[in-house]
Amino acid sequence: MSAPTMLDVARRANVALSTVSYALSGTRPVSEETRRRIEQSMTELGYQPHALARGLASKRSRIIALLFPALPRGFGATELEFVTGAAEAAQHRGYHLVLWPTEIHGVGELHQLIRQSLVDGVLVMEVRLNDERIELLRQIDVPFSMIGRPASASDISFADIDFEQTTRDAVTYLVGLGHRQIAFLNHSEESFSAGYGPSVRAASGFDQAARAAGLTPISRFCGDTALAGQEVFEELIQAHPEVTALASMNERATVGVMQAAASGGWKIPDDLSVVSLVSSARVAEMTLPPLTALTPQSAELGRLGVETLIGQLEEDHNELVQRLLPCRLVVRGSTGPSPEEARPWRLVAQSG
Amino acid sequence: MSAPTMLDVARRANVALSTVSYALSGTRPVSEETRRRIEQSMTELGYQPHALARGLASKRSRIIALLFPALPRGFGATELEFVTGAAEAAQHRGYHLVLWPTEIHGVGELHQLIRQSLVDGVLVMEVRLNDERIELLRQIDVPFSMIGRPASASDISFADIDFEQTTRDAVTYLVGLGHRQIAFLNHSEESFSAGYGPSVRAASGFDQAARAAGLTPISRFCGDTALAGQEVFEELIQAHPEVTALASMNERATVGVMQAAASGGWKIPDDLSVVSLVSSARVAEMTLPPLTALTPQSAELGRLGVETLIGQLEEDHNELVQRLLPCRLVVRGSTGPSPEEARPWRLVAQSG
DNA sequence: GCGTGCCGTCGAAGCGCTTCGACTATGCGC
DNA sequence: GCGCATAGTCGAAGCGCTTCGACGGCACGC
Repeated sequence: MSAPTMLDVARRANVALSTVSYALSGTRPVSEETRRRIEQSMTELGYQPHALARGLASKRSRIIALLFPALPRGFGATELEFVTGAAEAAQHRGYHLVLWPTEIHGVGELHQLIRQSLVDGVLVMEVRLNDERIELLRQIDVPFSMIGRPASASDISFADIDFEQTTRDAVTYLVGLGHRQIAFLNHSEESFSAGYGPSVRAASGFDQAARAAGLTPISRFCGDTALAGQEVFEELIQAHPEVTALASMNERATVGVMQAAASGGWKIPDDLSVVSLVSSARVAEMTLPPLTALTPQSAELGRLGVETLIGQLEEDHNELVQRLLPCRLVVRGSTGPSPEEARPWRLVAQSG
Repeated sequence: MSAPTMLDVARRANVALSTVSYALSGTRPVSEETRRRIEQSMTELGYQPHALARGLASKRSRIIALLFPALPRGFGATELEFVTGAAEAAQHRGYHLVLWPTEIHGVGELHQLIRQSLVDGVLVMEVRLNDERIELLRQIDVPFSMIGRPASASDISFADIDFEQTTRDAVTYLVGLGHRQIAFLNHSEESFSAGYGPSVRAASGFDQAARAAGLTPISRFCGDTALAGQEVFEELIQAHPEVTALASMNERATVGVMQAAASGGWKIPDDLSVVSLVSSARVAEMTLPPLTALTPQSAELGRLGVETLIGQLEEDHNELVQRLLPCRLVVRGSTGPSPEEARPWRLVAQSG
C-alpha cells in the first residue's frame, strides 16, 4: 500500500525500469508507442517520482535555499513578497525553496548546511553592501544569486530594486507637477554611514536628479519613527519654508510628516506633495490621503532571483545576469500640482 | 575533491561503515574508544552527512512543508513572523522548512507534491474556518499541524492566536481605564459571513466581554481601507456620541478612524481611546500617537506549530496538541482614562 | 553485401546512507 | 561448566532513482 515506484510503472508497461526513466527525463529517445504505454501506466498508478531518490542518483536535488537574515529590522510586506514570489517561481520551475534564516549562529553553520548537499544553489536576500555571506558562498563555490547587491558585485548575478532610477523618477514626476523646491527624506544618518544600500543609492539618485533638473537638493536624515518624522518636518519647514514637495525613503517617518503637516495646518496635497519611495501598497494605503508611491515589484524581484539562479544551475554557460528593476509609480492622493503654480500669489508673497 | 562520505570516515577510523552510522545515530551501542576515533575522523575530514541519502534510506527526510495561501488577504508583518519563527524552530530541531504556496493551482497539486515523498509533514498557515486543504491532508494521511484552525478542529493539532481572549483583554483594559461606552470595529461584513476566523472569534469575544462587564456592545463592520474607517467613524459617532473607546480588529480602518477623529477635533487619547487588536508593533508605531495594541506572539506561534508537528513525527504516541496564545498588551499613546471619568463635566453636559 | 551509424531498449552499477541479521567476546546465574 | 543475554562490531541488502555500456535491429552509402 506504499507509493508506486518506477519499477511498478515499468512492469505494468512491460518495459525496463531504465526505459521509464528515459521516457520521463527525455535523456534518450523512446518510441511513441512505448512512451504512451508508460504514461498510461503512470497515470493509472498515480505515480510520482520520489524526490529524494531522484536527487541522490542525479546529484541534483532541485532544492534551493533562500537565505535571509533572522530577526531583521524592518522586515515587512515588501520582503514577504520577495519570498512568496521566489517560492512561486521555484515551484513553477519544479524546484523547492527551503528557508534558511541565518546570522543567529553565524556563517559557519551556513557552511555546514550547504555541505549536507541538500540544496543545489542559494538565493540571498537582504544583501548588505558589505556582506560576509557573499564571501563565504563564493569560497564554498556553491551557485548563488542575490536579491539586492553588495557594494561590488561585478561578477555575481543579482536582481535588485533600482533605487537611483526610482528616486530620479520621483523627482521627474514632482518636477512635472511644477515643483521646484523638493526635499528628500532619507533613513537615519547611521544607516547611511553604515552603507545601507537603499539609503546610499537613493541619496545619490536624488542629488543627481535634482541637479539635472536645475534644483538645489535639500536632504534630511531621519530616524525610522513617526515621531522622528514629525520633528524633522518641523525643522525642515523652518529652514526651508519654500519646500512644496517631499520625496521620502522612510515610510515610518513619512507618517509622522503627514500628521505633523496636518496639525500644522498644511493641506496635503494642496500645500505639500508627498511621494513615498520604495513603499508597498499596503503602507501607502494606510494614510489619509493615501500616499502616491513608487512601489517595488517585489514578487517580480523574487521571481527574477530564482530564475537567475536556476538558469545558472541548468545551463553550462553560467552567464552573469544582473537586473535592476525600477519601482512603479502609483499616483494616489498625496501629490498634486505645485502650489506656486496653482496659486502663484504664494510666490509673490514670498518674494515680497 | 568531492565531499567525504561515511565510507571515508569509516576507513580512516578503521571501522565498518555501519559502525559509523551507529555512532552517529546512537541506534546501537558503540564503545567509547571507537566513538572517539570516529568523531575525530569526522572532524578531520569535515564530514557532513548527505541529507538526501539519509532521507532515502531512512524514509524520513527531515523536511517539513509550510503551506500558505498565495496572494492572501493582507499578508503582513505578522504572517512573516510566523514564517521566520517556524523556519528558526525547524532549523533548531535539525529540520528544513520548504515553502509551498498553494491555491493558485488548487489542491490537486498539493497532493502531487506530497506524493513526491519530499516532506515528512505539513504545517498549514492561514487556515480558514472551512479549509479544503485540511480535508485533503487528512485523506492523504500525512502528518500535519496548523497555525490557525478551522471551525471544527477537535482531532487536529494546532497553535492559534486566542482571538476571544485577546478581545476580552482589550475590553478589560479599557474598562479598567473607566470606559463604559466601548465600540468594536471589525473587518467587513463579507469576511465575517464568509467565516473568516479572526473576525468571527473576535466578535464573539467582544460581545461576551461587554455583556460580562455590564456594557452594551456596539459593533461595526468596516472595509479594510483607511477611507472606510473614516466613514464608519463618522457614522459611529453620529449614532453613538457617547462612545469613549474603540477596540479595532481592522488595522487599516484604524488609521482612517484616527485621522477622521483628528480632523473632527477629537484628541486621542483625551477624547477617544483606541486600542488595536492583533496588530504588529510595526503597524502600531506607524500612527500618531502610536497605537496601544494587543500584539500577537507570531514568532512563538510559528515555533509552536513546528514543534507540534515535529513532536508528531518523532514520537509514536501522536498526542494532540492544541495551543491558544493570547496577544500581549503594549500600551502606547492612543489610550487613556475615560473622559467621563477624567472630566466628569462631559457627562453633565450630555445628560443636561 | 557489409560496414557504419543511430534508434530504442535492456541490465546493472552506482548515489550515500540505514538497518537487519549474524557473529564474537564477555558477564551472569545457578 | 553451560546456557543465555548483552555489548560491540561487521557485512550486505536495500531505499528509488539516474546513467553507463551493450546489444539487436534497421536504414543508409557505396
